[in-house]
Amino acid sequence: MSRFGGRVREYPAVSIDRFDRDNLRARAYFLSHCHKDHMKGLRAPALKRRLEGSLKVKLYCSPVTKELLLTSWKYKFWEHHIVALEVETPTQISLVDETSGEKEDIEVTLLPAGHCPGSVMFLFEGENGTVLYTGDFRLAKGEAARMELLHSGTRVKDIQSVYLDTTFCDPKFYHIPSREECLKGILELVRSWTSLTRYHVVWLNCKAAYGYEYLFINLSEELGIKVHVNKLDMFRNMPEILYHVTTDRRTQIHACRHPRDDDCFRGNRLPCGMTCQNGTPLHIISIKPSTMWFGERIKKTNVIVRTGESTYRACFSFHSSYSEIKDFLSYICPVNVYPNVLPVGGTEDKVMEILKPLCRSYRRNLEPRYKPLGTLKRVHKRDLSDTDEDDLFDSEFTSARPKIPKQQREESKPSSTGKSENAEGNIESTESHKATTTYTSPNVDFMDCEESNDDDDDDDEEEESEINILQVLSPVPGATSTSSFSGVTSDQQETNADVPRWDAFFKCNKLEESSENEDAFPSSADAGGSQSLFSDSDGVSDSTHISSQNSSQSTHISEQGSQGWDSQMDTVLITSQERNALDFSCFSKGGSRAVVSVLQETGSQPDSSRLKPVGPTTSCADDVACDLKSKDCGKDGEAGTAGVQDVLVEVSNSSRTPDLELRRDSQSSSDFEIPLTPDAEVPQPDKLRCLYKKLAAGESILREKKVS
DNA sequence: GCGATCAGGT
DNA sequence: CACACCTGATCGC
Repeated sequence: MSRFGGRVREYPAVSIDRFDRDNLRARAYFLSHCHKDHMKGLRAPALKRRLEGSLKVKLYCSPVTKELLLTSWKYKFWEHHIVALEVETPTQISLVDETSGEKEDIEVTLLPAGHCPGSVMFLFEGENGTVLYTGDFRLAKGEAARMELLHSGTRVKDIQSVYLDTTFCDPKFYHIPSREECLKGILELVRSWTSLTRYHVVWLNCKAAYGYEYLFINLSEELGIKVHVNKLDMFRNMPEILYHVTTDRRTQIHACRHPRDDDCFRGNRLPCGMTCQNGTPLHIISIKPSTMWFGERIKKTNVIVRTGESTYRACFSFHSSYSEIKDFLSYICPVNVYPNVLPVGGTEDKVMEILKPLCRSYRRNLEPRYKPLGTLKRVHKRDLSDTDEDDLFDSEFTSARPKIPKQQREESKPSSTGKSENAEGNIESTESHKATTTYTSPNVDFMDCEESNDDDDDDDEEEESEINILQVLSPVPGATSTSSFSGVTSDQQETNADVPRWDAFFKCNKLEESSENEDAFPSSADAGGSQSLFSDSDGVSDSTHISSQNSSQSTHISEQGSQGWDSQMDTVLITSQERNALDFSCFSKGGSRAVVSVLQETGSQPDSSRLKPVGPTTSCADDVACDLKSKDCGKDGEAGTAGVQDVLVEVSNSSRTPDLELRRDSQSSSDFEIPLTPDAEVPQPDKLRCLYKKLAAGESILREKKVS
């Protein structure tokens, strides 16, 4: 929760995301997004009175935020005081003190924040320097680098202060699976269930808050099933959303809510009251979006966890992970940083300890660290501007950082993050991560990687010491940031290079996803891919892995064969768990553009596509589905449920408890991966030779690892 | 009666 | 473990 007081020290005449107390005197207001904890005081009588007595006081926000805000009658009184600013359009604003007539000009730019519909960051530029207020944000690694307006020319702007969303600024949140990975996990789960019969429905147990819309949109587009919601009038002017939600309860995906919706669900009733259709009882599963995080060294992305007979948790995060925050901040490299949020167990000091090293005002104090990786050192370009001599990190970090698209950033970025992260961050985070492990792992909902951490030292080392190399040589998992680095699929990256704008955001999302998906979907754009994944898992795996494998496959395997180390992990998982279930040829690569179109077509496909039998390995599910259709309803329920459990979640070995599953996963991902991997991919001699050559050149440890 | 705050819940 | 929100109790105006 934001504990930001509303004002930045550089421009105290404006108030952002807080509207009470001192903020009542602000000359201008800014709202980053429509979540209640950022709207404190926004409808208070005191502020209302202030508005009534003023012609000048305005509230600035994105068009979408304006729309959402004014949908609620409680905020209608703002109507004539809101100014919607287009995203990524610098705008001059005069801050006038109405009593003294004093005036100050400021330029503000809204940057997409990826947190919820309409969410933005505010970039203020004026006499007192450039200030970035992030609001709440979720940006993948490298996204800051793709924001044109954070740059001036080819360099990052000189930013004085960043007011930062530090919700997950704690090493224990090191990695949160990317939006795309999470989405795919959910998609496959929903697909596998809803394709059994039309009476198999999914309830998305979402909080009452904006931010799930892109999930609805993507599910609807992919599956051709609209999402039932309680209300949709706030989207009346947002066709991209509106089209995918419905108030018609006769749909297979629900995100409706009810004050006691958990009770409803327990009574096999949807929050909207539906229990059956055409006299046939519904078979309902619930999926609760939850934040799941992973330790720094394990990128295993088990994005779905089964928590009960028919309940699941799915990974979903509105906020950037620890590593994403650090990536973001180290790219911006402001003079100062101020946390907007205290992470739960954390203190301001602890957060600052993490953030300080990424800021200029503190970096000058750091000693250059010995780095065994020579290439990473050559960053020390002479900077052009503001830093002094001995400030060697400063310079490179701040000014010598080329803007990302197309250019090669390996010198600035990997080293900048690498140095501080490797030096301090990782070590410290390792420690605290361990500390948190004990309480995390017993918990059903969150995965922990400790066990494998402890065991597989080589992996640890690998990732820990070579995180820079990893970034240079291969795509970072779940991030679109690959575009930041030279030598990696720059082509396809350019398709991803768009900065996420809100209106484009959800679409973009999809595009990005598809380009990442290219491996996953081309030949199995219909239910086939997932179905075959789910079925036949001869008792080894659950849907969780399936989804994540699926996503990791698509996410990490790139044309260049430069898949990251983590995809390896996932590959291993698949191999060990579902070898015979999977036909990986269906993941073979395709051009990203092709995939985009496939996905788009899929989106518009009628229901029949998802009810169709989908291939040999799906026979189980299909049989179930067919059986269900032909049998009487009473039996249907049983058969359907049982069948799908087999298909989806057959966890076998009685290890139905999620945390047991987790443990086993960790094991399979660590202890046993080496033996298993060759099964999936036997290194070809010439490939090996090539790899060795690269190794000799000092650059390809990662690949070597990957292949081994 | 309203709002602010807190506790408790999802 | 979280978030963002809701409800209900309590207090103050």
